[in-house]
Amino acid sequence: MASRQERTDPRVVRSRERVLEAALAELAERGYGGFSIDGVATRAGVARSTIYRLGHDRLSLVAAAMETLNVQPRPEPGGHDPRADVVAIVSHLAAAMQSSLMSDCLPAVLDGAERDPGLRELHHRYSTQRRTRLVEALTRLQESGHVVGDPERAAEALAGAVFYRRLMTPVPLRTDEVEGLVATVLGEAQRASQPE
Amino acid sequence: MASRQERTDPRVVRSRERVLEAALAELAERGYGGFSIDGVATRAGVARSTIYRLGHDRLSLVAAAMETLNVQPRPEPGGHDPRADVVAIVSHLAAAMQSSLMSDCLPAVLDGAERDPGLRELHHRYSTQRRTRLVEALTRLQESGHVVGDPERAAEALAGAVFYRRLMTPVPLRTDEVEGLVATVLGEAQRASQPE
Amino acid sequence: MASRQERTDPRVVRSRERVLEAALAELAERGYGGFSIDGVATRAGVARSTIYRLGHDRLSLVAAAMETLNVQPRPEPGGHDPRADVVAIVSHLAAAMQSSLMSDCLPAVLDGAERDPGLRELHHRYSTQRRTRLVEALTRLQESGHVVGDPERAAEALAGAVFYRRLMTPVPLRTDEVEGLVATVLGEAQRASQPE
Amino acid sequence: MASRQERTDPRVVRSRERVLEAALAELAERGYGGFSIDGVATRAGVARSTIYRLGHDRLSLVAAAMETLNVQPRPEPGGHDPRADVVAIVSHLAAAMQSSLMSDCLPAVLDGAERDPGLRELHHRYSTQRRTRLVEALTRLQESGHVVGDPERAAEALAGAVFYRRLMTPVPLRTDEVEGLVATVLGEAQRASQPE
DNA sequence: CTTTAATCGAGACGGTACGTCGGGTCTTTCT
DNA sequence: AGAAAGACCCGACGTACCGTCTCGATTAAAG
Repeated sequence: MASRQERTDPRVVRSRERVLEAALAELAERGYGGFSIDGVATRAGVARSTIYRLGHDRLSLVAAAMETLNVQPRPEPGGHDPRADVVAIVSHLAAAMQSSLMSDCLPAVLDGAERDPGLRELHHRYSTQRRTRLVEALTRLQESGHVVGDPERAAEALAGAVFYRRLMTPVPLRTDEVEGLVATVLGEAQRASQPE
Repeated sequence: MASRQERTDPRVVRSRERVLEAALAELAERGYGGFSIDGVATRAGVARSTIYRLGHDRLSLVAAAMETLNVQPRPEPGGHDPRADVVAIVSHLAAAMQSSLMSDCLPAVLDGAERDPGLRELHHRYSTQRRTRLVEALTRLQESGHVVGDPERAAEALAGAVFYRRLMTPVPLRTDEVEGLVATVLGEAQRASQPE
Repeated sequence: MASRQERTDPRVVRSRERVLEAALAELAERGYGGFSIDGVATRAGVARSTIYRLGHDRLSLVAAAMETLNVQPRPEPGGHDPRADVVAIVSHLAAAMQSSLMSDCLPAVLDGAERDPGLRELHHRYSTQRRTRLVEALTRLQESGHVVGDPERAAEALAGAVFYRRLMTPVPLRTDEVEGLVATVLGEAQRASQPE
Repeated sequence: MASRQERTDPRVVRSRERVLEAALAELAERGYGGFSIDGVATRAGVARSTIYRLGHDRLSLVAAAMETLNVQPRPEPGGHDPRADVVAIVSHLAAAMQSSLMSDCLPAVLDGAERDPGLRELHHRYSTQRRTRLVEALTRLQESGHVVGDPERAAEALAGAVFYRRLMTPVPLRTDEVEGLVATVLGEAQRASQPE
């Protein structure tokens, strides 16, 4: 009999979902410092006490929201053309920076990582996960004979450029600028600007 | 004549200095969201009313602190070797990221720029100023025959890599890693790793 | 039906009581001008916001404290001997002037009544209530054949003497001086001091 | 030679006068608690620092103002008719209560006397001085054969009634009510109400 | 007159209190 | 039992004064 199988009150499930959603929205809109349980409760249409009973406090809510952000979109970059993979990955990142929950939450996450060790650990782990795929593609590219230099440095340069545009300039990197970026960092400039 | 020289009460000068210092420390330690006038006043050893009398409110204080951060270190990169200039600029940035007020305040500044339009404008302006020197060096490098690709993209990649390491990884870029970064982004990898 | 009986949170009741008590103490000790919400909150061991949530501001708190002072002690002076009633009332007032919250608050109340129209109205109303009982007793005394003169004037003289001693001299009227006062004001001096 | 005779800067004299005047007005209008150096300075058209240089602080200014109030109007009540003297003294007091600086300052003085021992001593001394003349007149009246009872009590009742009307009722004792008051307290009621 | 010194106005500064807002915790009541 | 409501404490906000103090500028007195 499957009767004693840890039944959860459907109200709890509903509350949990709405709270997580609201937490993400709050993080995006108010930032780490401005993030408040009260704000989340209001957004979720839920009483503050409900959130506390779910076992959350401020930090755990932020952490939960950050984990929600870390959904890897598709782990299948393994095409036959490593360079196209690199462009695809950078393009994907650039697209995310232009408009997405992740982009909206980015400054908040950076700030949170700066203030709290737990969030920092989380943030660095997820960043490494994301970067790894790019490093792998660059390594494959190098192994296919392309001049890449240090793949780690190249990955940091490519991803860094995308984040730089998001964080330090008014306009994030457009998807159509990705090709030029990759060409520049991979030292293919002569081909791009002097095709003759 | 310069006789009417608008003397300022020395007490005001002293207060202004201490408040600005304290504001920077507060910004670094508490972030944009946690930044409080009370905290600044306590840190500065000054009454809250003094801060308000100086014409500050929360935002203007943050802005003033940010302006303090924007002291250009040395405007004389005009050496004879453009590539050395590039390395010098990136190294300087990398060093700053390893330990400095600017590094400490960076997440707070990014967060502030995200929340407030005024701070955003300031932040982007200063970023542009800093980036411009790098772009110029890269352009000179290109004009001297070096393969650079798009100097704008290259600058974003170089600076971006440094910021990326500061913000997304546990360890900022070390100064001795700069040479490798520059070589990678400038497509000199074959020369560096394959001196053949 | 008494079913919908508007229950009040016991915490609110407790807060209200402590705040009122503290307000009285503050009024007695600091006076109307020195009366501060901060002081009341500290005295009551309550947060300032709690006081504001109870609907109070500075003036309404003072007013509430004054109303607390206006508890009529016992409305049963209707003895068979009007003169004894007069002595009782005056004695009661004299006793209150020697030591009581009302005595301690008196200067503050007078000052408050002078500065604020609302407090003035309150103060005069309560004074009238208290005086009325004395006037009635004097009137009964007059109707019983005693020479009283104008009962209004006599009441003002009797009460006035008690207040005068409290406010203008170092020593309030002692209870054993009341008999002499009443005798003097009621023109019984010859009987009291020259009993034939 | 009268040269070394402690000449005072005329500016100081002028300041001193204006400050004292202003202090009285401030006391009357704002009360003891609301009395502020700043208010006095503004009223006097003088800088705050000027007041402090004159050696004043808050209390000494209030005290100085109170002393100014204590000018005995005329020490010559010694007529041939003691009862007329009594009426004159009480009338004078009643008139003062209706409109005068002293009346305006009364609540402030009472409050000040309650808060500060120095002011209290001053206040009681001046009150005694004023009351003494009334007691003397009543004693003369008693010696002339009139039934007075205890002259001390009678004086307190008469003066008390006047103060009572000023402090506890909306309308001070009118001058034409003085005769009735004196008649009542002196037990002459039968003459007043039953002249037959 | 001119020098010198006291006096003044102006206002910076550290405080304290204001009334408001909002956050996190905890209790009470309802469903 | 779970959820909603909301009372409570805490602390920051920006404002308004207050009493103290330090400044230059003004003005009286002495040479």
